[in-house]
Amino acid sequence: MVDLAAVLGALADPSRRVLLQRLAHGPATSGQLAELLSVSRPATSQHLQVLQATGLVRATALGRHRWYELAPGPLYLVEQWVRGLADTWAAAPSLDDRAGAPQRTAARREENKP
Amino acid sequence: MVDLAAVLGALADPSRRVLLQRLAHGPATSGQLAELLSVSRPATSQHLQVLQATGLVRATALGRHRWYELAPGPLYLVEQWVRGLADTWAAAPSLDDRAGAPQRTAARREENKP
DNA sequence: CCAACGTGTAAGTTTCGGCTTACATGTTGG
DNA sequence: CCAACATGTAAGCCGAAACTTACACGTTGG
Repeated sequence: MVDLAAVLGALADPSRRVLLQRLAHGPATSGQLAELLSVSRPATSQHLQVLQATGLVRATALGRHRWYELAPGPLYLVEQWVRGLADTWAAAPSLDDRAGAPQRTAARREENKP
Repeated sequence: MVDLAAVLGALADPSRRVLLQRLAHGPATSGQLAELLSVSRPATSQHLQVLQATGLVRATALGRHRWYELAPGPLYLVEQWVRGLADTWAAAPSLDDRAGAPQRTAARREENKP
């Protein structure tokens, strides 16, 4: 199954995020993707391997090229986790909720969401 | 400003996610949080420092305790980035869109979203 | 058919993240 | 006022991650 830690770890790297953002616009070959990064081509290939291992990317060989495409499944897993955390927080007490402190209203709390 | 790479890096660690999930239910002291993790107390303190540096957590000293609380701002940043990527992908061509291949309908593509 | 191409793999190095032990600092109950 | 407490900081270690150079392998145009 998909490992949240692995997915977030994959997304943490700037180079890999560049690759994902390019792939969000449509499939690309390994060579095309390597041009986007400022590292060597093998490094790019290794990044793609990481993305593939987490399920964020799918690869299909076609002739002597290799087409990569985005597989957004794991992204929804991240989105879900983040939303769960934010929702839990929205319903939880904060430090201001101690006895004696001026009661914080729901609207007041909304201000913290940028 | 908030650095997306730093935030995602912070979220990638399982220990830190445990801390965040606890803090989503309400504030806690360093000691209370340390009990949740299977690592030493200084390690917990360092994790909290990372979370604080990324803006995911806020700390307020109170007596000889130190209360930590969740600051969800950076979470929305992550959510926003993920949504942007997924939305871009949803509107992009895929490998099956090559000439001759059976045209994929919008409904067909929806199947890829778990 | 074979040279050039596109790409993945291997090996090695350096950098970085997380952990521990040991220490420093500020706070408070008695 | 001071011993015990809650916590942060420093220094050092170790394994994992990311990069590079060198190489291997299948594919295809001429």
